[in-house]
Amino acid sequence: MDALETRELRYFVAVAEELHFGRAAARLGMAQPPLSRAIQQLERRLGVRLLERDRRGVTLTGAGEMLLHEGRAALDAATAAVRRTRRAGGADGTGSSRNRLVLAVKAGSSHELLHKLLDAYAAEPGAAEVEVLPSGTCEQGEMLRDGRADVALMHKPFNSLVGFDSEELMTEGQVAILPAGHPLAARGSLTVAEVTDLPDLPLARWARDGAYPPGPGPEIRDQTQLAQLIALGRTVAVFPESARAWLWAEHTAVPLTDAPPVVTHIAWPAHSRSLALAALIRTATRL
Amino acid sequence: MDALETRELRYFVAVAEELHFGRAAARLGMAQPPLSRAIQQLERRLGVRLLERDRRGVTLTGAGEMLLHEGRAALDAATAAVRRTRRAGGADGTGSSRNRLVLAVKAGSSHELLHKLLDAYAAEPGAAEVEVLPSGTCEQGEMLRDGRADVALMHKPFNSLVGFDSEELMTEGQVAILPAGHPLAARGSLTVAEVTDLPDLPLARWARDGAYPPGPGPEIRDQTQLAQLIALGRTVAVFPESARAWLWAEHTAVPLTDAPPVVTHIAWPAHSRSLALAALIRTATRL
DNA sequence: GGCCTGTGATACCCGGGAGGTATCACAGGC
DNA sequence: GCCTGTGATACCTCCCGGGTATCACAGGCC
Repeated sequence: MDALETRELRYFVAVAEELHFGRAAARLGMAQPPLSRAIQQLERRLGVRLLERDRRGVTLTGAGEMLLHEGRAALDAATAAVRRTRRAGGADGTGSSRNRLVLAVKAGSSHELLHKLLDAYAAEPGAAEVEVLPSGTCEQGEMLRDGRADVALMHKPFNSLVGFDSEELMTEGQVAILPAGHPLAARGSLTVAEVTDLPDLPLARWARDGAYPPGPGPEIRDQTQLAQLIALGRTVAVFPESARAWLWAEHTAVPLTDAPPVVTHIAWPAHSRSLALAALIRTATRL
Repeated sequence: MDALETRELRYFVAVAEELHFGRAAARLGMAQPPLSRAIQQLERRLGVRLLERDRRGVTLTGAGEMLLHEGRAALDAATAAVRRTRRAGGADGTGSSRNRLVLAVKAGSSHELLHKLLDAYAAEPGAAEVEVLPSGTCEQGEMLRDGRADVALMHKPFNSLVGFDSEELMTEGQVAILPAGHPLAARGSLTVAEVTDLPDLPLARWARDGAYPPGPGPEIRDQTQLAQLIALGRTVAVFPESARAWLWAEHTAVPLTDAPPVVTHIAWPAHSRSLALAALIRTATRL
């Protein structure tokens, strides 16, 4: 009736993402015929057509789109269950500690707040061990969803807080980071418009979901790359004020008057019921 | 490695809830030995002890508690995927309509707001068909989680909005509903303390999660029962103001000055991405 | 037209594992 | 002592998940 094993979900999601049975089968490490059969069985059991097989490839039906979305969420929930259970049992390879929290933090974001938080929490009686997990750009939500992390520091408006509970920790303005010798570096403040359309300094572009937004600027993958390009006078970037902490001598940070403020939140899966997590959140909100 | 089929989750949740292999097996419609074996395999694969088998029954370890929580969430997500996919494909038994929303509403709550909402939405161009699903007391969250509903009207502080996105629709005070002849019925307003400790009129008790809170008052299961008992002068109840709509001639509603206000929200699973749902929410917030 | 290519579907086979039955091992209660 | 009720073990059966070989068909070539 309403079974639906995660195996079937994995299969369907693979096919729906590849829109190609052969490639999906390869990705799953299996042969194509059993995959075709599994999807057919799934459609029969749901009583719904999920894929439109045109002889030239495959397309999703409306129901297929729905199952792709909901199925991903269900798969994330299942892998999260595994990860968190292993962690709760101390079987994550390290072998011992029973009480541990994994905190996802965007690599390279403000160390000051993080330090204060970790120190304050460590001073609490009975504090759990906190593992800091560096995450890629805007990857924290995914990590919370699939259980790689228990709690995260997220930055509005860059991260979406949809589906999580959160508390505000800090608000800061944004600054333009320019080469020290650039004419605008002498200014006391700038506007967003002034730094986006510089003919000599195209704005750096960060990858979002693996793809780069279009534009003339260089494609950036990590902060060191970016820092170097700015120092070389090849690009300019916009960051929250706390980025001043990692600036080089060749950089100058100039406040932007009209950039949206960046709000740092501590966020966690809404259904969490962990005492250690609650204590960490309490500590964080008191900072 | 990180598989974990929903079958295994169902098995574990059954055992964890029953704390008894035999009963869990009966509930699952299978024999006890394969269930024992499945749980052992699960523990081996996770590398974690989930249950402490004392010869007199079974208890959960910390990891077991975690898996119970997270596993329930994952199972809900999986059944929600099935339900929503069937609905999107029009295979929910009715057979045809492709675009449908299920709105969970606490049985007997304000019809006025609901009517306005449904009428306004039906007038929208391209509105989906809205099925109104009456839900038990405080059951709406569960229905959103397991996919029986797509959207719900929920009432703070009775319903927990944890894990959902929501918009406020309406705030109202609460009233005490008394037998018309009661001395307090003549008063213009009352306090909570005045109606909770009436020696002649014990406060009615509603079931929460199938269990009744302790107290002297009668145990109530539905609103008609309650209305009758109030009319007979046997009990008193506290309701949002909109309950006036279903009062009988033998009832009197008196405002409570210090009861917390009740806020009606429209709530939906945070990850929803349905156009029909978005339109309904937009309509609701414009009311 | 004949042929090759690439798609998903079908036919058939095999082995692992999910599930059943029978039984054991052990702790309490009378 | 025995009986009861617990979960674990042993062993068997058979289903079904997965593999290989092949088909059916649509297009693109020359």
